[in-house]
Amino acid sequence: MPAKRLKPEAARSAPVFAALGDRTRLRLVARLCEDGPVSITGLTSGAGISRQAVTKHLHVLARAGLVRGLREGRERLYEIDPQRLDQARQHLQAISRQWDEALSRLKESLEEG
Amino acid sequence: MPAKRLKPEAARSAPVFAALGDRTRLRLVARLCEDGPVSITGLTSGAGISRQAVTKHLHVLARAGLVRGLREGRERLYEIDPQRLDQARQHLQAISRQWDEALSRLKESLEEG
DNA sequence: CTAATGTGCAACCAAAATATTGCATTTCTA
DNA sequence: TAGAAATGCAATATTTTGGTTGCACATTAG
Repeated sequence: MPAKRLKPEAARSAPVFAALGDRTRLRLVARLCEDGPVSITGLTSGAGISRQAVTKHLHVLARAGLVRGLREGRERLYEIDPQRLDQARQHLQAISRQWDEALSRLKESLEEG
Repeated sequence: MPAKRLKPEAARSAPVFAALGDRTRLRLVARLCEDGPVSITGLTSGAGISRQAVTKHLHVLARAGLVRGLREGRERLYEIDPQRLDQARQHLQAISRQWDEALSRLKESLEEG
């Protein structure tokens, strides 16, 4: 039973990992996970960068499918969209599993040889 | 029971996600998972980019702690170092869990209110 | 020994990412 | 209604990233 190819999957997951590959964005995600929907201004406080920079990071996260922004009066509230996050997690899990299988095969062949 | 802060963890995981956030590097990781230790030239074949570009990608992965390279004669063999991969997976899992908890709390407060 | 093979290092380049500032627009509040 | 608050859009500057090429060096094969 040959290992399943995961190259097409990889191509889809790369943008998600890229979106998570920035400490500011990772903190934004963490904050949204903890506090639920937060406005841009709210997310800016304590971020150490300008509101515009935060907005751009939120756009990156949104394009990766990790968050979504909803207009509420004069402010825009951002919240987590957990689906892609879960996909990425599953992808990492698949890689880990594949690595474990490869290791097992190596072990077997060593025992046989 | 307050949710654990995951901001320091986030800072450590960001470089790992950044390293995984490129389709070429993700394919390299996949290949190393499948085929075990492979030389730079071996990894270059079929990558569609120059050997030097592949080398740079491998350096990025190595600095993130995801792979390591061992000199073997005149070639350098790269292999997966699964620890960081697993850490990253656990971090994603923690984020997911935290999000689930936040959702539960929201649900409760809605039922109470 | 000579030539081919596999790397490493450095310079260089174009494109993308990160962040800033300034200004316009919409919405709430006193 | 006037002003404050929250956001959106655009231009710009700086740094990082992904890629190339050329050359030097080490190692293996004939």
